[in-house]
Amino acid sequence: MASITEVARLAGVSAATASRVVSGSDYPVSAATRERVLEVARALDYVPNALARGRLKGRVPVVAVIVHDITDPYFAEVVRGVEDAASAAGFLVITCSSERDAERERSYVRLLRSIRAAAVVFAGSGLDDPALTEEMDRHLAAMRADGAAVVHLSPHALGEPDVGVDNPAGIAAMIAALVALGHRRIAFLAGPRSLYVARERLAGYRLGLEAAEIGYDERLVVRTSFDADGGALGVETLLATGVPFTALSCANDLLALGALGRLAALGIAVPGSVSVAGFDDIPTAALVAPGLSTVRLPLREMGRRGFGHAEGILAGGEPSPQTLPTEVVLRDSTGAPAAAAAHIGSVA
Amino acid sequence: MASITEVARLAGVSAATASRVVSGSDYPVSAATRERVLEVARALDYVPNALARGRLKGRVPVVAVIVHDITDPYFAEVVRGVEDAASAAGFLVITCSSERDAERERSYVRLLRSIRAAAVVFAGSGLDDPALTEEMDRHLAAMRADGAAVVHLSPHALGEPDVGVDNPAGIAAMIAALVALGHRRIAFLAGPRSLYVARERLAGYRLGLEAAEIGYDERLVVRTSFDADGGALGVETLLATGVPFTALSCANDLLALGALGRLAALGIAVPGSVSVAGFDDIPTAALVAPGLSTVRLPLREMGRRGFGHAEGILAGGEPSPQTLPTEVVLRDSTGAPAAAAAHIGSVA
DNA sequence: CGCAGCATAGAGAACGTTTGCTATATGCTC
DNA sequence: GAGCATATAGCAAACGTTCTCTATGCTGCG
Repeated sequence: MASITEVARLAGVSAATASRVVSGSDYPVSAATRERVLEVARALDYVPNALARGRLKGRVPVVAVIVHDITDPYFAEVVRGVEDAASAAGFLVITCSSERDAERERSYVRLLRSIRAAAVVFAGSGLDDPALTEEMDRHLAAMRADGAAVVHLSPHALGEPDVGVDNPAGIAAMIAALVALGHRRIAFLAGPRSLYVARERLAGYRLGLEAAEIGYDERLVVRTSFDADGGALGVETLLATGVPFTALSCANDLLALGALGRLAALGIAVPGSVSVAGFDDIPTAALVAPGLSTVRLPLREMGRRGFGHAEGILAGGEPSPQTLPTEVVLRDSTGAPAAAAAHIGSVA
Repeated sequence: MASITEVARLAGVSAATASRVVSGSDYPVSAATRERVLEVARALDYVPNALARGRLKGRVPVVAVIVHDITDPYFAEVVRGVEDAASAAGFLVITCSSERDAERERSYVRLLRSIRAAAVVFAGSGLDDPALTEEMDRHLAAMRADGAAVVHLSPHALGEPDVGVDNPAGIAAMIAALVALGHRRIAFLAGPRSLYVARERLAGYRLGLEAAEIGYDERLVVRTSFDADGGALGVETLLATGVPFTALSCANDLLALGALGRLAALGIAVPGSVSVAGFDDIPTAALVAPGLSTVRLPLREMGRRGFGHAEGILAGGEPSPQTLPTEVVLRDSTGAPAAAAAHIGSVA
């Protein structure tokens, strides 16, 4: 592996001069010398050692994204957005699937600190867990002290996201859309209680209800895990309680997809007997039949801007927080409530 | 940020000794000294500088996965598998979405070489493009010369995968399953011509046909892009040519999902009028209605073993190639061909 | 009791790059 | 023509860690 010293030697210049040429420094180097160095570098297939460079600068051009699970399409999209922006800037992207496990997250942050990653983007929502929060806070402070940028794309214990969306308003807009279709009895799959983003979405549900002057009925809200299994379980719970509803709003698309699957298995027509709505607009939402009505989040753009935010911090700035717009997307899983068999709660 | 020197100073030992303690070297250090160093390291929140360490060793504990698109569930699963194994071994995972673009791939490999990544796992299939192949070959040789491990999980221009599956046998098994259901006219969505993996799967289709003594009909094979759009387009093409078929086998799940969507939109019943089968068994396959019959690939396990293979190479060994088993999974998108309206080709 | 050998610790070099400072040459101004 | 500014190049230090020697003191055996 050719080093700068070797390039310099073959070009008949000092290492300093060779470095100034290949690193794109603005230090003046005569055109002739520059050309000679460049030629040798090309011939030797010289690739600068980012480790050596990084040791001097204190960090390496690498940005990490902490996700709950890269296999979740939501996070895959965000990571892709970060990657698009990062690779354009010459940065590499490290993905860390934390599984919402504190120990895993801790060990990732340690590894990230050890390789001096330039930035860490937290894509997922924080967990309301005082012990974890306190420890994470320490680590984050340490990273910032190391000169790394820390960016949040979701609400977390320490505050609002740097780049995010208005979750309550998004869900409220979907509730409004369902109300506009004629629904009054709207159930909600809320996800886990401890996840900040799930809380915000539940708040949006209540907001939407209030706006439509519909009373909040605790029995129509089911808390489960934030995935397809949770959606299936949620449908069953709802059906078991026997409280009638004509629409089912879900705190994310995975829940809605799981609900759709269980409803199909039970022979309950969508949107004939019940309308179903998701949140996020992951690619799969458009692929299933019936197409899932949902709220589109600019996931990839969030990733891109998340990286942009990190770049801003790295450049010494203090970029201001951004809230990106959401949009209700009505597909085939929602419709007007059926006049007759309106209450699938009683179907079960 | 505390350095080993500082830890050593505070512990009253030399940097060498401190290093031996914190790096887990097998060099003998007395218990008392060891304890003292450890305590100071803890107190100072010392995190070893992987950059400095990496410069000495020539590489940093980072493994890269080159995928076509992290947003494709197939690749997300593989990456997750690599990540699980890698993080257990103290490695970080870099994901690179190449978009099958030669220029992007080239720039990724360069970046990866510059940070001295320990291993590169190519998750996606190679493209049959002589120019690209020649250049990639050079880069790979350079990486190997740098001491990095290079692992392939799919067939590529330079040979067979290090860890992979028997694609032809997998597709052939699905064809056999369709034949067992009573199908004789089986169409095939083959994906792009230039992708090695797509070629193998097409070969599997022919193999399956031969085994059942069914003649190959060129008109039943459609080549499109390897995604959901390609599936929708494939259905249209097939319908337009008017050649009758009762089952549709697809070279991957995304194609099948796209086909399912288009068929639903056209009001063609699945599996009533036509059976549809995918390949890969991405998580979404189980989520859609009707559930997609497909061939399960141990995607995550491939990722895990891919990392294991890289570790083997890094350890100086020559791990032998592995072929992982596939399994036909019959869900609701396949059934016996309808007696009457058996030929949906004529429906159009 | 003396010496070999072992257990443990430290000194110093090396890795590749950047950068502040110094050195040299060139040309311009007065 | 002398002095000075400018353009260009080189020297050397520094970053944090590991590793190879070398050194020291102690144990145990003859």
